[in-house]
Amino acid sequence: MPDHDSTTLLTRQNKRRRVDIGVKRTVGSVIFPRTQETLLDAMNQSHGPDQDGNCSLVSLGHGATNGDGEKSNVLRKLLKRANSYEDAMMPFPGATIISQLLKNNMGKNGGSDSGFQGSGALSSGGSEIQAEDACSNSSRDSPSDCLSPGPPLPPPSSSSNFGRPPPPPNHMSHSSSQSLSTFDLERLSDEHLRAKRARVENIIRGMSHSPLVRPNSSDHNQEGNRENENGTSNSNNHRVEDGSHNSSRRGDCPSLLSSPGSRGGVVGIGEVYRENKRKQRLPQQQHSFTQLVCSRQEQRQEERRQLKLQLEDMQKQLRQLQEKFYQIYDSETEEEEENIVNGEANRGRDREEDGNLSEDSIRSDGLEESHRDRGRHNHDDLSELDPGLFLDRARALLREQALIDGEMEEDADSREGERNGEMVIKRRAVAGSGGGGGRQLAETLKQELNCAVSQVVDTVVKGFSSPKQTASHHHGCHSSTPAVPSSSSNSSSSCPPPFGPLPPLTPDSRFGGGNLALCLNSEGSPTPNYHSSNQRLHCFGDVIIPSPLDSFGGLSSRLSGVPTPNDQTEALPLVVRKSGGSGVETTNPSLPPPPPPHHPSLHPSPLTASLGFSPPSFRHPFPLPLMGYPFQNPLASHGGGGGYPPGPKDHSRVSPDSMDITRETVSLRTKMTSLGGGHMGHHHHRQNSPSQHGPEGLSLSLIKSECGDLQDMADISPYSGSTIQEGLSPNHLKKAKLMFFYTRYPSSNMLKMFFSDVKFNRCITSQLIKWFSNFREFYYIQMEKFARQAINEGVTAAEDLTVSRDAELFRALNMHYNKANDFEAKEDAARGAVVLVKAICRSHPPPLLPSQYWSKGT
DNA sequence: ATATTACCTG
DNA sequence: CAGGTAATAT
Repeated sequence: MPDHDSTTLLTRQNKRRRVDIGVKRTVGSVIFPRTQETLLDAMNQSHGPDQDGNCSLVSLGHGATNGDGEKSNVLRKLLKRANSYEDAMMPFPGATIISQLLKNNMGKNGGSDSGFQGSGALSSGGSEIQAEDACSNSSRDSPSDCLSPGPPLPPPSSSSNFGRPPPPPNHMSHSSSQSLSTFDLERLSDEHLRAKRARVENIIRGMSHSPLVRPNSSDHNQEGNRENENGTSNSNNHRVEDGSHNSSRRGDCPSLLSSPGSRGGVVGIGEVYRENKRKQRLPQQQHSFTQLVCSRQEQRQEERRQLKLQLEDMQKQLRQLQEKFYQIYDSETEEEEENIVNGEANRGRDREEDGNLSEDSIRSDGLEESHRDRGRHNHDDLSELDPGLFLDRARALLREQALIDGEMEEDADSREGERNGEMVIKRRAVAGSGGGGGRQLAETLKQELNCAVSQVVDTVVKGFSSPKQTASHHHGCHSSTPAVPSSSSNSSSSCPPPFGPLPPLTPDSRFGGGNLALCLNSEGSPTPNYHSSNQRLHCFGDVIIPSPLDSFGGLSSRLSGVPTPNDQTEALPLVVRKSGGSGVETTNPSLPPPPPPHHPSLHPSPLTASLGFSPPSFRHPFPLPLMGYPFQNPLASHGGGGGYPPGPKDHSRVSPDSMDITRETVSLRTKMTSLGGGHMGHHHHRQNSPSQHGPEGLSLSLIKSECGDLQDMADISPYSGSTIQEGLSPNHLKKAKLMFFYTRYPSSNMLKMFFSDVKFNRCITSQLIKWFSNFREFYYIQMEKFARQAINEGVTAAEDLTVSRDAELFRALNMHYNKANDFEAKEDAARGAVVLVKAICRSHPPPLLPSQYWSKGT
């Protein structure tokens, strides 16, 4: 074995197996949008079982000794409607195959199947399936993205090899599909599942490479039979295949190749081989991203509407109160009119009174006055006035009263804000028409008025501020609008598991130091999905909208913590920005990333304030996630191009429809910008001197992002600005790495967006893409390694797996992609890996392979 | 023909 | 990480 050849071979094989493959880029995407919702549902349902479990499934599985039948059943159940066509076609989905293989393997290893037979056996079987599904799910399908699928499910065993004819035909083409009902949804979902499975399978397969593992011919036979039917369907899966097996396998399964299945019929061996070698490309999540964004936007809008409604209600109430007030007031008015003369002097007072009403304060005095005037003239029109007017009016009234008062009492009081008002009223009431009763009434009214007003204002402010942070604009960062920086961080803790690709993390205090292992126990963790779109959503949730979960409904709930099985294929943001604070954190590892909303108080600077930390709670009903950057701003700003002024109104403007991609991009960009671009050009030094940050300087970026004009930042950031570099700098590399947290497969457009400071040409683009390719490679290798290790260590039960911050996987990934610890990885980040590993473990009884077979093993 | 990926190799 | 190759999509 140690021979060179063999070794090399092994290594190669291993390499080939890499998991990420599963993804195919293609068709699905198009369809996707339409079906998305459906898919989600479907997926969810399908997931449901998964989640429940590991256990539940198992139970299902059990009875069947015959793996095939049962498995198929189980799978079907799991897949449910999702993959109707495929099921029909192929009784043995990848999972089944795998499971069988595993069994076989076990048998060989263990000798008797005892291992998996009994209940245990069942469990194993069931678990396997589940695991696989879960994995598959987790791995790739995000509801949104997932469609794609195509991943190859590699038939684990040699058997797998066959079938598969080249998949060229997309699922669509499959004859089988034709025969069966072929709903896009189904297909998609199917594919999703498959993709997920494929991933897992690949890994497993890789692990099982060892000769020992290889499935028996018998297996093949069985499968083969069934497979005949599937033929094509599997083809997709197969693609992934690794070449490694091929050599040996081919021999095994020639017959298989011949299998009737696919359309083309049999593929030549050579062809097969090739297929194995190359995977298809993946599709990407970008879609999901986009979708997410869109949905978010919608939600947001809804929220806005609601807020508006609330506002209206409040206004109505206010009006009513005012009317009452007026009634009382009218009686006195006549007298007062004369007194009003001193407008100016009063102003000060007015303001004070208004104090709490932020909205009012915003208005210019002039406006107020005008309003007042109007108000005076037409009391009757109140109903028509806008809230602002009302407020003004109310103020005016108070003021007038105060004036009157003042006159009566002299000027002394002029400066006492509200009190005066009250006093005035009282007095007036007393003096004026009202008797004692009037007075009380006046007071009451006043109080109510104040309350109502304040409420309204708060509501409005919150609503706007959160989404848009309009308020912030006013105050604060002139240059940029503050994005919602901090929020992101906060949420992170709460967020569900975003697993992303990277589980990077620094061992922080956050999790209590210990290892938080993320155990994904069946119960504990929702499903093991690694990348779940949901999560994604989640993540963006903050960013995007505070909106009510409605649209996402289930998702939102899930997000909130409920376990959901989503998977995202893509990389999600595992990481969270360390602190909402400005860049400070970047450098310091120490960050106090208090889970709660930690806004590190940066500076009281407007940023913070503006951004609205305050609103966070308001905004997200559920825990937010990771990134807090609001899409909106970015979008808005973005659209404009660098300089676009992000007005406070942006929120209103932002048309959700307008840009899906843009948004995505923007959001990413923002994030990225903040991160990577960061230190390139920070304009804001204000806070901490840039120097402090540390070499990375990312911190600066954060600030920028916070500030709002993300766009600018992106564009400008590099070196103060305008410089557009022709080449990619180390900083860009860093940025790219961080970006990898969010997107494993960034589109070129996205890249352009995020690296706006770079002059894109083919080379640059290629280089960036190459980077990501390399990142992925590394990432998957790490995952694989981890899984192997776990198995090696005897981890049998998935439940036993844990990935702590201390874990190598974590460290490795964090080290690689987040050296500066710009982000704080969530524990969840590790989940993906854990899940995967668990799945693998489940399927495999412990140590299937002798360590020697492991490629790099540890 | 181009773009993007996976896989390999250095 | 970069280069190169091959496969695949569009």
